[in-house]
Amino acid sequence: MKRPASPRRPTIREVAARAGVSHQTVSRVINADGYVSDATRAKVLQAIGHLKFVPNGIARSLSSRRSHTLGVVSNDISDHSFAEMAAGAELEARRQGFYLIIGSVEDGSPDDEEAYLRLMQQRRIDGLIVARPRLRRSSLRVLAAIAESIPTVAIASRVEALKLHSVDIDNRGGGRLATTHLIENGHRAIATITGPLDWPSAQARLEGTREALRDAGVEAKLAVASTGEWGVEAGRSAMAELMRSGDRFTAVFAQSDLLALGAIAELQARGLSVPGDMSVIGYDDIPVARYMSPALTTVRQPMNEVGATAVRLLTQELAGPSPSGRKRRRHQLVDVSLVVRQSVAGPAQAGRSRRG
Amino acid sequence: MKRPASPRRPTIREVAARAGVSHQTVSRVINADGYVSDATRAKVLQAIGHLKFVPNGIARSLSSRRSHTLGVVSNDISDHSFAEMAAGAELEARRQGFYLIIGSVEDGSPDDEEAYLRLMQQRRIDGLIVARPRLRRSSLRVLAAIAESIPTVAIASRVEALKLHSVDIDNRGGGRLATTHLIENGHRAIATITGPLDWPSAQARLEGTREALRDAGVEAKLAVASTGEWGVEAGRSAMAELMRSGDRFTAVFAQSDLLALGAIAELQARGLSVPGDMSVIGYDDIPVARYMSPALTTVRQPMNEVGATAVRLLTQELAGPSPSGRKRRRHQLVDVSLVVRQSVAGPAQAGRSRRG
DNA sequence: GAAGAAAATGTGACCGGTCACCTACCGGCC
DNA sequence: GGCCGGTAGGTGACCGGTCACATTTTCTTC
Repeated sequence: MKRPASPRRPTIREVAARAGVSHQTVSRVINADGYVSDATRAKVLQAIGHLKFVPNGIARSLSSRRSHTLGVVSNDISDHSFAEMAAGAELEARRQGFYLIIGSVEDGSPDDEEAYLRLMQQRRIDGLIVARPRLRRSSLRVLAAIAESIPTVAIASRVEALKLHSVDIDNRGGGRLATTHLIENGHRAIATITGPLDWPSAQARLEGTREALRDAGVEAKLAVASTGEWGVEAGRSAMAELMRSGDRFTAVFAQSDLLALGAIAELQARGLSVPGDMSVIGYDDIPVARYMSPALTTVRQPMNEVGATAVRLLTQELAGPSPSGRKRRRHQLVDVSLVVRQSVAGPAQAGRSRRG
Repeated sequence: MKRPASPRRPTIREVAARAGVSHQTVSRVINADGYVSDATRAKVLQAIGHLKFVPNGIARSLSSRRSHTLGVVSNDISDHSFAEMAAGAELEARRQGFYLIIGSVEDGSPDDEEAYLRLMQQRRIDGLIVARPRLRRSSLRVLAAIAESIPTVAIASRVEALKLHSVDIDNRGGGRLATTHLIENGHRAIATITGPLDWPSAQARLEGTREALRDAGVEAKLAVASTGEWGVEAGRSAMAELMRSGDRFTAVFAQSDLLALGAIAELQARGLSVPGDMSVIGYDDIPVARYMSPALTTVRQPMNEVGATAVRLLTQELAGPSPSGRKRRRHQLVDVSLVVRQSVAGPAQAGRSRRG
């Protein structure tokens, strides 16, 4: 732990000495706060320029007890949805003068989750965003400790036990939207491929699907295949399973675009055309969705909006110490929208429906 | 700037008081450094547990003059390559006990570049990674100032002016690899769709392509179409342009998978089959590449390895004060590999080749 | 022209750790 | 017995800012 050899950076006091003022005046200048005459300001600025002074953010944080940093503990940001969320959060954070420390936890090394939380606790972040659909038990007590002292927002995570703010996609609405679109296209026998059901979002989308079918008031059948992952392979094998099951259906709602991609691959491999023989609707609107063949009809969820909202929730609480003293936890749902492309059509002619 | 209302966290001195030792002893315990008897350690640990003490990383950094933070200023991490790079860097950083502050600069708001650099300067990062293929002029002086005092690595960026370390994909080798694969499949008239030529990587891949053709010693023609972006739309219109040009060719090397996707879309829209009528090879190996139809033959570049290498370069320099005093800048190239799938075949029969 | 408010600036403590240095005890060896 | 080295622990300064408060100067106002 030897000191770095590089020449020490100038401090506020050295600037002060050079400008012939007190260190406090320099502080006033760099923070543009308090009374400073134009002449003095000019002198100080000149000294700053000459010494190439850059204020030390660390000292600042220590003294002001504000790190101006928000922590994000998220699922692996190789997943496009989470990457978008992080990007949205970052943009909004910067707009508000905050920095983000992003901890991206891979499925492979779940210990990182707790490690990141502890880390952020040490770094004295001003606020925390948790985007972990499957939060670990063991992390819960650390999270609780953090949430006790700083504002915390949960994204797409099930942490009712802790009284956190939360932001989420309206997954139930999304499930309903997708399903309704299929119904409106005339489908009465529908299959759905869900994501892992221990993800709140998968569960909620499935509920939305059920609701839509019920609300439609039509006699409609639902075949459900659940997966352990959201990826293409899972979609493919789920589709294969549905075909094997003998259930009859004319449209498939896959709860992610990747699942849809896998489903379509499986269908096409069996010589079925989409949407000619089978309609497919996805969820996420990943960038390539519009370039798939057929171009994928899907549900777009503005994940960057989710991230931005979470940041806003935090900064609001940080700015105003919750007016009138009450500290209510807030829940926000972000709306989704339907993106109609080419993968959904009317049901195949009766004669062409296949079985087994 | 009022103090946060939440109860102050306990400090090292309070722990010391409770354990009946000096603050320095507590410091020794939490850093597992120096001599502490087992009995004392136990007392201290108990006090820590009781007070829920968490060391203040900020105070630590200020005092030790080490932030244990590396900064990354990168292109927008919605771009999968950069996201992977960031993920690789992060993993390696954590492994070495460093944290990452990632600044993702969108094309839309290029001012962020400089803003991030300044920010990191303030935060006293221990090392910097710059992954900006198109670095702005105006950022250069800030970057120079930073690089003067802390280790800095450039990724895929052209900053010869500054004497930085660098890590990069072997783009020239990648271009050669892709092109050679086409040649080995019998193609003699090849087209390439490059990315924006002000990206060093696009330039280098093109050079690799030219080299491969030259080295093959065969009479081979190259048609070049350059784009302003790496996306699907650009690929599509570049392909259209190539078709219009009247040049004849039997294979296309697109410098990104998205460009390839667009090219294939355009070909298929014109009723041509890939690889039946035209072979296409991409670059990047994005996740969906293997699920495209046809599954895309492409060049895989281990971007996470690039990120990890950059971090290693930094931490090495931070650990050892460059043995024997000399501070040589280091350049590392990361190898790429060919991923053979279904989008490349032999050249179409002469009779089927089309023109104009 | 006196008094008070506003403007401009200075002083020293403090944030919560680490660093450098000091003291004290113990055992071994000459 | 004296000296040495290893072990265990303490003391106060310091990192580079901000905070609270004191002080001086300038401007209003009556």
